[in-house]
Amino acid sequence: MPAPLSRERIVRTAIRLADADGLEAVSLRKVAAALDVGPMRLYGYIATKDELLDLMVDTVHAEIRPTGDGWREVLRSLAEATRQAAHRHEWFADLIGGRPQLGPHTLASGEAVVAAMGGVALDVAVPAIGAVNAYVIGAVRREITERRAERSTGMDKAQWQAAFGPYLQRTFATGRFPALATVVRDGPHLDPDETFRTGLDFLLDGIAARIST
Amino acid sequence: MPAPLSRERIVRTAIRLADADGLEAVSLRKVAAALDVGPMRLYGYIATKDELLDLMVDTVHAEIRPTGDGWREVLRSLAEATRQAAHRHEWFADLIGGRPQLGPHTLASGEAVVAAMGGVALDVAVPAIGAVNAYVIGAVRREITERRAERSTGMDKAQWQAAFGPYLQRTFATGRFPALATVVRDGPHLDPDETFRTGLDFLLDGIAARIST
DNA sequence: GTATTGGTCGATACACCGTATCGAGCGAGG
DNA sequence: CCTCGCTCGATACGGTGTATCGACCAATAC
Repeated sequence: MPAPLSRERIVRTAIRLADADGLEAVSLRKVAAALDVGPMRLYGYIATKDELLDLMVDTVHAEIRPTGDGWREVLRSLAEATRQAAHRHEWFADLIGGRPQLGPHTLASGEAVVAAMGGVALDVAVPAIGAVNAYVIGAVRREITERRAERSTGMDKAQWQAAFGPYLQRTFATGRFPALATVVRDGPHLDPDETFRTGLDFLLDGIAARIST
Repeated sequence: MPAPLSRERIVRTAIRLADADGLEAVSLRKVAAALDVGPMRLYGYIATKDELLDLMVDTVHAEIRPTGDGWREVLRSLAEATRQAAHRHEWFADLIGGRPQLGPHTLASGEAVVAAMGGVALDVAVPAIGAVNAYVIGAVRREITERRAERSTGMDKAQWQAAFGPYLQRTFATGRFPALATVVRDGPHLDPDETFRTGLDFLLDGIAARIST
């Protein structure tokens, strides 16, 4: 018995499994096995698997804190920190936004953001924070989804095009999507960093207009 | 035998089940049972359950089409239509952004948006569409999540506060979240429609600034 | 010191899931 | 009419989350 069981140890183990092999590798049986314990032991510390997932999400929120001065830098750093957390824990992208989050670390993160917003009036600050959070949730989800798709069809972009190329080529060849075809051919090819930052800048610019007025 | 089995009939049935009882009510066994068929029959039409979910998502995308003139109205209507679709199919919020979407209806929706963006240069139009999509994904997820939370703890807001009030009151009473407490007390209380529209306007304003310049 | 009781803990069991397998049943060819 | 071959779906497998309840052990009563 290396250490007494605890909520925290259970959650840490579950996160380790999820980091290594994805969310579907997190089952109560596997977590229990990794802790050298019978599955039902866990129910002394957590009520349900959903609660474990909530705890995992809240734990990751401990890694997310805004930094910098001024509302704009605060919101940008919040967004960037969330994105980085999702890079460290890809399963985070699957869970984020999917359940109400009232855990201590999540609340602490919200507290830090609100506090750091400085003198911005609440009627603008609250919707602004909400909008940034919404954007980040969607952007991170899409980015992680794309990353996984690329990884699953071989490792690099060449193989990806080889795998989906035929299908896309065929559907584009039908001529039903001329505008999309143009985008693929002539459109900008931004890397994920740029894509994320560009969208975030749109949003922050729009918020800035509402604040300075 | 009322009608021959088909991909479309299977997907429609799955959507009906999901609309009625949520995503967890969609199992291959239940879909098959609703069609008066053995579970394995479905594998003649779909390869895997994930493919069925992808088909469900693509089918909903058929309900999402941009309308109106000018890039701003196009993007706003796209966002609003997506939100409405998620209201009709709450499970859509669980799936959106979670898998690569290359189905015909999804592509058609993308085609319509790109085509309707009019003269906007691709270097702005593409990131703008991406940003709006990201925002919508996150905003819709959060909205549906909240709606479910309220519904699960009794039907109305009073009961919700009664259920979570004690916990929140207690954690706010610790004084660890003074800024959040202020928000709850003095902050704006927007309804979901306003919240969605406000965030979307931030984003569209930011895009407008980049376009007109 | 021993008998009894109370409570805790975890092995077992249940209902359900996605899907691989393979034997039964049937249509076609000789 | 028989036989072959193929298709299709019942059965089965390995997994899931979690309810149940019997075994075990510590503490109490005599």
